[in-house]
Amino acid sequence: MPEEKKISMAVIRRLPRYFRYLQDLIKLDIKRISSRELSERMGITASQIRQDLNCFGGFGQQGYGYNVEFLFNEISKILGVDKRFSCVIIGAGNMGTALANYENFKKRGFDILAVFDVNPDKIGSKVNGIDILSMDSLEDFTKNNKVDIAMLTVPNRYVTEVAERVTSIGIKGIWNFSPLELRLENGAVVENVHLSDGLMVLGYRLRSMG
Amino acid sequence: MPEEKKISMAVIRRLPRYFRYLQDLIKLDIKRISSRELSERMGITASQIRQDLNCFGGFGQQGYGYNVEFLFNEISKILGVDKRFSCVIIGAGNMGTALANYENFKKRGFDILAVFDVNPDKIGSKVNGIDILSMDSLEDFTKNNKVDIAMLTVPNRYVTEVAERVTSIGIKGIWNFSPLELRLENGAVVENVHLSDGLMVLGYRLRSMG
DNA sequence: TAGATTGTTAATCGATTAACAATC
DNA sequence: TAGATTGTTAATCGATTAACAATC
Repeated sequence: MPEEKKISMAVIRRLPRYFRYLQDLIKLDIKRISSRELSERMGITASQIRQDLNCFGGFGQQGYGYNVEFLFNEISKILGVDKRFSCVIIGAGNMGTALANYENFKKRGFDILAVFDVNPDKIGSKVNGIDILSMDSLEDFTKNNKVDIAMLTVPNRYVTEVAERVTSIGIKGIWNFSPLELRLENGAVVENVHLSDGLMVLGYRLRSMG
Repeated sequence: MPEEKKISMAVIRRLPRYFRYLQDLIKLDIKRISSRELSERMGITASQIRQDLNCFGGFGQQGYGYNVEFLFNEISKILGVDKRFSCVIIGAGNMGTALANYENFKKRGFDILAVFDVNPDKIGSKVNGIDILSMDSLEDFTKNNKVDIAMLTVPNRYVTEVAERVTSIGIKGIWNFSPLELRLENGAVVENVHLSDGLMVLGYRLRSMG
């Protein structure tokens, strides 16, 4: 097998940004773009753009630049937007409900199959057309449906327990909305959100602005 | 005036993490901690911890380590958690409602004064005890209440317009939940959230895990 | 005092930027 | 062909890690 060059997380985390900007360019009906033009729009250097894109292959053409649609499709492929991921939301509170209602996920390849909760008042009803099921039925559900990602919006004190339960039944990806930092040893991939961290940084920047 | 050493954003963005870990230590009734112990808990190097903390002053003591409560208080001060910020939420949709219901903000110094929306069915009602007011009354409201931060959870197509409106009436901080990247020239500070970026990175990591 | 651990300087590492030959 | 712009190598910059003298 060919030796894959290791791509740094710094590059990976910029990909969704390229994705968004290219999407905008398509909407604006712009067919091609040079690294310099794109750099002006995005506020990063042209050098970085060329360096980043070349981690994955030569997507451009000398003297021409990049074909917007082609580049968009390539980045989509890298990000896996052309693949479908099956997701469940654990916790039908405010955040869980907001996520269930967020239409963008489906467009990006993330299908929400069900929402799970422990509250009998919620179980049996729907959010945005998606069933709210009992936590008791989680194991059965995953037996019949391959689930890739669990979005955790449960109260802090249950996060560790739910994360372990979810990974033990084979779910490999966790999107964690609690301020608790999950570290799992069983090979699962975790992305922590930490909403209020951003808010605190905003607070710091506001105060240091003077 | 004394020359302030410039503190890098990389350091600033780690502060909320220290804040969270120290809060946990206080809950666990741990009185002191060395950089080595903390490094094991947080999964970063002891060297980095000492380097980070020394950007702001000598918070530790040779041979002893750091007093947890003192360190927590110092970091809180740096982050401005001891100061109050007045916030408004623009958009009473699912995300706006979720934010209005999130109790942690108040604990961190962020008070939500009001929620604004254009929907007549929502105007006049409350979320989590907070009034939902008409967007028409935004200017009047800010005349009578000093507002530091606007949390924007409006549909994409309105974001730019609302951001300009909000900054023109003197609000200096914007917490933007739309995928659109705001860049403002009028000296306002923006933190963009870009929820689905994190989800896409999760997708990438899942696929490249094999 | 001896041991521990910080604060801080120096070394290393990785990421960003600059430069330019290749080539469309 | 001449001009433009990439792909890629080399230089720079900044952030992380290592080391150790200072000191509690």
